[in-house]
Amino acid sequence: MSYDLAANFTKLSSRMALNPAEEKSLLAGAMPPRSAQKDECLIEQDEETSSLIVLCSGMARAVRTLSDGRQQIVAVFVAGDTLNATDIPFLHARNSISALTSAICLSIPLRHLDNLLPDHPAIACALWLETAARSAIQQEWMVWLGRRTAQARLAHFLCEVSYRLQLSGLTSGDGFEFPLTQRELGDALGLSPVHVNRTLQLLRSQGLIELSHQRLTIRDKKGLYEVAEFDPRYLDGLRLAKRGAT
Amino acid sequence: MSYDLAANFTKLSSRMALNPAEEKSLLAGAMPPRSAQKDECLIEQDEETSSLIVLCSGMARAVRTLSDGRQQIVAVFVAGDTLNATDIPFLHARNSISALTSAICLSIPLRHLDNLLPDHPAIACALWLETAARSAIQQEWMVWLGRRTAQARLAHFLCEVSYRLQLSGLTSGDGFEFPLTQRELGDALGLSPVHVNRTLQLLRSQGLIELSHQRLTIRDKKGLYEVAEFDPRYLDGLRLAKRGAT
DNA sequence: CGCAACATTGAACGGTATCAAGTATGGTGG
DNA sequence: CCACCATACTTGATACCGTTCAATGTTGCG
Repeated sequence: MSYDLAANFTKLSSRMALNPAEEKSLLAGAMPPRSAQKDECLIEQDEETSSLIVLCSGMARAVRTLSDGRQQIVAVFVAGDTLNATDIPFLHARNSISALTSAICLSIPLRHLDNLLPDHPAIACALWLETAARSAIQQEWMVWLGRRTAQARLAHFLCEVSYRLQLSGLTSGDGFEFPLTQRELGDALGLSPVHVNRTLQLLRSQGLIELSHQRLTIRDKKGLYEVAEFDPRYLDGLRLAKRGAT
Repeated sequence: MSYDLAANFTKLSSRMALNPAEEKSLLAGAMPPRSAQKDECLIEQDEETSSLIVLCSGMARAVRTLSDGRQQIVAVFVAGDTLNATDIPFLHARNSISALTSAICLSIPLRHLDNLLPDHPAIACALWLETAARSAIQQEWMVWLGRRTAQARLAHFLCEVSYRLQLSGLTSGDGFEFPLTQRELGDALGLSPVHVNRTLQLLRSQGLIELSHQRLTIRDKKGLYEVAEFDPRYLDGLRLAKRGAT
């Protein structure tokens, strides 16, 4: 599986606020990239965390399965995201992460990371930043899960994913691949698949979006942002923040 | 306001996985402790982050206010918690944090932190850990906000708060101060105050808890854990994880 | 072609919100 | 010490958003 590691490296460094030297030493210890099929499990629940895993291409989701079989998606990842920066300070993965599309990811063994950290505080800061970025997204999710209608939730989720793909430079023009089924959308939004369907139709009938065949087009960005009360500042931090050892 | 800083220091170090030397240099730059009244604002929304703030005693909450005036509590803090480790990598606080009880907190200016980080990677790791711990809690909240009934949400919230107070060594025996009103509970759980009231009565009638006059007693811990499907492992990481530069 | 997963639609049910009133409780000033 | 007020808590009736169940249509894949 040939894959342009160099291109990926620079993406990593810009996301993680590392300078080229740090980036190089971090990636020196990486395992060969792994490619995964759609729905393939990238990290098992309760599995011991043995390496830092970065998603190089594709999308992924973290899922929590309840005792009655229902599921809640607690995170969605796009290319460039770190999958488990949040889990590493703990000893075990707290939920399983699986691919939403075919995907490629890179593993950096913790052994290597542990060697690096004492001499490269910027790497610790970068991982801290990744974790903080994830936390900011989670806060937003908590707000709409707790307090907003199905329509606003769905709209906000679509805004967020589209914005993040844009930040990663992955959206070409006005439409992009959107691999979640309505059932999966429901699992992310805390809604039933049936209601997701109806809510999607509502957004469509308002001329805000088009979605079919795994392809999403945002027809009226301003209108959608309004329905969602979407304020992307919580995502811009990903670019702006470059604190620590720069 | 005399306050035993020494005692607080050791608490900090045990929580943040720092050795005594690092702890000392971190706290060397701290401002004099600030004490705040109940409901006093500790961090304003959109305020520029200028220091790391640690809650030394009391409890606090992070609130997000929606355009229609409704609120969602996105975090609850107990003594020993870092209030804004999550915000620091960003430039601004993303929500306001106010005291739930009278409280004391300690500010460590970012200027000082920036000086320290290059030479003390363990401090960056500790802040990363704090952020990861908060993220783990948020994941749990997302699961019950999205997928669980009012009863399970409420039970889980009570379990979490009680468990965290216990970890901090703050619960004396079988009852403890619980400063949230039913309205505030609703703002945390995504429920109306009226429904919180009815759900509380349900838990009371099952002999699981007693709650009145800001004092909570867990009568049947096992039963409450069951209703909540509470698995405290996501909080134990706070003690166990001591990765990096130890 | 046929099957399985996904999407759509309708009807009935239920958990939670909302509205509205009434009851403690605690603090304050006279 | 009491009257008063504000805040919190409690209770009932009704409405609504979203769920569940069930059926049908659609798409894509082996």
